[in-house]
Amino acid sequence: MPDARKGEVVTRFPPEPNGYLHIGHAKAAVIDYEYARMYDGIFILRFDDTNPVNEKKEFYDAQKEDLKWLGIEWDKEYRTSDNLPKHYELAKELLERGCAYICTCSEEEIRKNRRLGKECACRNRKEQPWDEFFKMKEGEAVLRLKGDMKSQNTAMRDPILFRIIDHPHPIHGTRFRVWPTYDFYGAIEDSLSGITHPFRTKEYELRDEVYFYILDCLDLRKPHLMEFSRLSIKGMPVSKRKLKPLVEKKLVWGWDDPRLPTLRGLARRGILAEAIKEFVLLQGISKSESVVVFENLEAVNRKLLDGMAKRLFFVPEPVKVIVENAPEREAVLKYHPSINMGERKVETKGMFYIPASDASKFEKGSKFRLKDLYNVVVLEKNDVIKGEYAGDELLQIPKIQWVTEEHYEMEVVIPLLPFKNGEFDENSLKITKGYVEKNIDEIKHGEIVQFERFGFVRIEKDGKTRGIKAHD
RNA sequence: GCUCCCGUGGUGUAGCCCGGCCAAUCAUUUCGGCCUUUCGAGCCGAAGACUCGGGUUCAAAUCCCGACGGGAGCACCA
Repeated sequence: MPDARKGEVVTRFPPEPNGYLHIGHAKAAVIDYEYARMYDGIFILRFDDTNPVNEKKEFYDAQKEDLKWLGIEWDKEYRTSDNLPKHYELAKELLERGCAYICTCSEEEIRKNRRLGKECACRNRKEQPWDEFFKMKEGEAVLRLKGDMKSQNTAMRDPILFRIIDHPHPIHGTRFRVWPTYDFYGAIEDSLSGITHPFRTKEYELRDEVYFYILDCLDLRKPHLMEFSRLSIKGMPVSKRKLKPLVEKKLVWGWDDPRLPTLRGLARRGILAEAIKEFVLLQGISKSESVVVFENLEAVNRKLLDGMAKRLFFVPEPVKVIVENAPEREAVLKYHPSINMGERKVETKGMFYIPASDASKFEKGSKFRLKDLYNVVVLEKNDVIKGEYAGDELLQIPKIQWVTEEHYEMEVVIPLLPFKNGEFDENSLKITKGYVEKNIDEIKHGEIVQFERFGFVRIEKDGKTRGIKAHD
């Protein structure tokens, strides 16, 4: 990172408390956090809550929870809204220095003049009384930066710095009604709070000029702004515009639906915080826009999960198998093939269930092995498979998972990509019914296990037991 | 439309600022093999890329120009 010295780096993550955090936020937060750590610096959490219409009280805490879940810790935390008096002070100074003006043009006029590159009369008015601004009604006036109405960069055509919003703020109530815009507070806060390396996503690039111009006008320190591209996952948009309707129309379970890229959704699905971090860091801070496929996240997650998930037998779409001459045995099954996580015991007689997908491949004479038990040869195959015990010797035959009559019925939901060709896919949540061994009782709510040859599944136990498949 | 940004294998990325050590890094993916009482993990191997066209140079993925492609901005939202 340019101009970065150990111990002198300060970064920040500035979410607006208007919703739950998603993987896009995670990218920003992780990058901010990791860079601060890398340089033994300071990482600040700043709530950019300057639009009272958007902010909701619950999200301040919700976002903090999401960050904690991610394993991110911050050294300082504050709200931009708390600094409004300072912002007013600086705005007044801007006015006095002739760098800003109060504009009473209508929204449409402002837009039109911007397009035309034309200055309005307000801009050159002699008196620019800051106090008068506070007496105006919402929509009547705004504070604008005296930029350059002819600039190639339209962001520089006198951007709005403050506007009046008569709406109670979740923290401050009706204490303020004049609120700064992103252009203003973004620059001011970064500078004042000592941020050395603020990161932001590429769509703000055109606003860099405004950012530095404002700081110049006020003789404030200029941080080293950096941009990176937004993270987008194919078939999994993060924008509130696309997600909110799904939640509102109840097309998904809620903001924590396992199909969604919200941190809560991903967590519920069984994606580990550590996987998200690694995945995000893998993308780096390049400016080239990329569409990542979800499989990349899965791959990272799978490797982490492999070393910590207990193995269990789950039989989707069970088919009954009756084994003749079956020895009655107690099978001892390890919870993990290579790490000692204990074992469980299963009493077996002559009746089993195996997955239909395996059963369909067998015909009379086929041999298979009930994994960790013994071999079976197929004698007859109808709706039920009749077979016979065929020895204990380990052979090169399919080893398949099984349950006995002692089992639970269980549903596993399989989340797919929520969007297909830009449209919500109604069939994005599949449900597989099957039988699971009773040892599922040993698994805690929220634990992630591997159902062998089925996939990694997060177990939920609220009322009934159900599984949510993370991925294969 | 105008302005800005971006363009390395199927996907993501390193390298580009400071041209040569790049017959291009790492991961994922796919395919083989090994290992394994899971179609998981691990190990080994293979496949696969500098958008195109000019220019500068002894030498270009790297610098310059142009084209094409993608994205963003043109909000009193961030």
